[in-house]
Amino acid sequence: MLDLENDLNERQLEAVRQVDGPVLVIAGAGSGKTRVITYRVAHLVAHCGVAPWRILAVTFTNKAAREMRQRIGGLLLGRGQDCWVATFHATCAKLLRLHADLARVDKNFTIYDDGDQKAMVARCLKALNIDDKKFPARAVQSEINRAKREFISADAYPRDNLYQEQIQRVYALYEAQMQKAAALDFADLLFRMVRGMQENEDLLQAVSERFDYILADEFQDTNRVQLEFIRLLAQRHGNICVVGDDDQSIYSWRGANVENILGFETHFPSAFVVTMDRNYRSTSNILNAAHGVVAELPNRRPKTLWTSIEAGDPIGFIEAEDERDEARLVAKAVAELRDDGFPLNAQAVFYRINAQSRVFEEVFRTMDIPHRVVGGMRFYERAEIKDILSYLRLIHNTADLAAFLRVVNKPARGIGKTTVDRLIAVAAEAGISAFEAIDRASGSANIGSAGIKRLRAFRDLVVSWCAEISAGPLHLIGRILEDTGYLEALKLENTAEADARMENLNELIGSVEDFQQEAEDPSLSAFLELIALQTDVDTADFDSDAVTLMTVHAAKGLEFDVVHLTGLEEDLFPYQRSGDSFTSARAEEMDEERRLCYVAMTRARKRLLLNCARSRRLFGRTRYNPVSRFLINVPQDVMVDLTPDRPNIRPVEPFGISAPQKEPSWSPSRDTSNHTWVDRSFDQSLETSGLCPGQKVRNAKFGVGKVVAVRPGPRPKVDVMFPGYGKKTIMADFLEADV
DNA sequence: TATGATTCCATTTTT
DNA sequence: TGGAATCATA
Repeated sequence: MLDLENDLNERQLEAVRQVDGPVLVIAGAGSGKTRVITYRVAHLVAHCGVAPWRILAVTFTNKAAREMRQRIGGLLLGRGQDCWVATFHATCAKLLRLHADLARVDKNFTIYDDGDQKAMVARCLKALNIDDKKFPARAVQSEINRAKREFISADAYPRDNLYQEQIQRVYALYEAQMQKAAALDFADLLFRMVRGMQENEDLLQAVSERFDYILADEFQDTNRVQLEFIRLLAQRHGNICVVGDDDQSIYSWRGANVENILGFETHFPSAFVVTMDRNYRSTSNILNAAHGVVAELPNRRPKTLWTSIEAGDPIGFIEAEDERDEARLVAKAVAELRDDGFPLNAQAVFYRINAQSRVFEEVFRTMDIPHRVVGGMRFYERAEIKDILSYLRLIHNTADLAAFLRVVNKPARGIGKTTVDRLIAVAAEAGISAFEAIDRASGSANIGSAGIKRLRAFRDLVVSWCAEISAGPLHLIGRILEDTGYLEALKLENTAEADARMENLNELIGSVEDFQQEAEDPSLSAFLELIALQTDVDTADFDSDAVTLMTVHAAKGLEFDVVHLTGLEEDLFPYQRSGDSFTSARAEEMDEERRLCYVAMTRARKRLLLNCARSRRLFGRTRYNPVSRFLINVPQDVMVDLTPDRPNIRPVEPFGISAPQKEPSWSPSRDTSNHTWVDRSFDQSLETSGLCPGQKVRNAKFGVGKVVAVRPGPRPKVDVMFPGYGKKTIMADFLEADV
């Protein structure tokens, strides 16, 4: 089962066996990163006598945590279930609850998601009479989050100018409101944990005593607070192992600090560093192409990925007329590659921004190519799901203002905006929650008697559910749907949309059933915690027979046999917001775009197709941008121009995805009238007459081979058998008779 | 209080 | 271009 020597290469082995002290594993794309982490944990438990619960492995996503846990479980045959494998946020949430007193947080805190947070900020802006044109809630929100990432509390927030003064006021009120709602936002989970450990020796001790070995995945994505968190956890014993790849750092805009990995040795001076540069995923052509892009970076840990996989097919380049044409050509390539033995679920289409997806969806739909778009509306963000969850949150913590506001008039029960506003005013005056204020409201007049009556009915409803809290979340959801008439209202609507909503509610109920059966603690609060941190539903199945469409960011960590990378034009990829330019101050942004491109390319196992368009309609404007600088960085000798109807301008070999007999009859915009070079291709057809089966020919890339068949046409191609490469279809232009 | 008109804006996204 | 968010109106 656990055979280190057999299952790991030398570098991986080093990384796994260096058990004590700080270890930095630079894990190049496709070099077996997860394997190292999971084997390391298994090794600690199986061979070093470490108790599983003394090990903490932190990840960024739930998905990564789940996979890791599964693989560790597989290696240890079930033992290892007791390891802490969780996201940074889930880890902190759990530790905060376990040590709520020391950390000075409410034990029953509610976790506010992004939307809740934004709404709270918006209310604060309004309460302070701050112009939300000058201070958009979204911007203030991200400023507060930035501050929390950098350990700046509301009190400590600078007030050097008017702008900061206003932000500070909002920040302070926001914190007060959050306190009152017994809520923590995502940033708080880390900030409160880390600040608590910094300021409170007892908390630091209590928490760090739990673990003897710390591991962190995707270390290049960590921010300052996260670095500090693991540093504090490891300071007692120094056993910290981080794994990551500086070349894949693509989240600096979210606070990730590449310096964490680039300067690891300054944070942990005695660190043992292993660089894993053997790639097990891609052909060497793909690695060469990707390396061409990333080699330009100024600050990186130098490494060149290598592989023992064959060179493989060249990288395809296709230049389309416009974005529609691009989508059609991609669709055509997808279909041909499918016939060539790459099923749809082995292929993916990547784009830089979501706005590009629409054309692909349209074209794929009209061409009847099954596809799935990753990254649309998320399950837990759907209105009906948020409604029901808000009811549950309110039951769990009646002070939860975001939840209260969401459901107090849902479904409509005649509690209008003014009534709610006045109720909140009463609450603010009395220093109590809005929910509690319902009791006081009657005395404080200015709320209409009808409003009071309805509010009380609402309160009674919630109170009656609270009495049944121990019956569990499933029961409560049933009561909510029934007692509020929520389900009834949906049924009456009798529209397709309402049906879809009920379907979603059923799915929610299904997941609650699973939860109650499987969780060791099936309580409402445990359920809410899970949901709050489980923002994605991993129903994204990559198994069904469909092409995957997604942004490059979403592709990180995945791999596909075939990758179609699209929109490779300046200003789109690398992306540049209209207006500003990549000045030296923005050089890091340019670097990040470059790494992003690298990430995209290294997702491909066997074939990589690079697409761009001469013109592109985006945001209502047509742009004519030159091809991406990243395309120019791809070494010419691994690339082939596959643009239809064009004589090759590049000295490279085609491969068989655009055989002449499959000319795009469905593609009106590819009408020859646009293409001035068509006449020349007619001449070329005459030139092939010199070739016939059996003849020996020479090609720059594959060397000498024997002609198997000649396919005449406007762009004649020849099937040639090359020793060592097999049969290749090549344009006649790129062959010469061998003497 | 719900709906339609209007305006504004425009990466990437996890927790 | 299109969507979301805000505003105006019945």
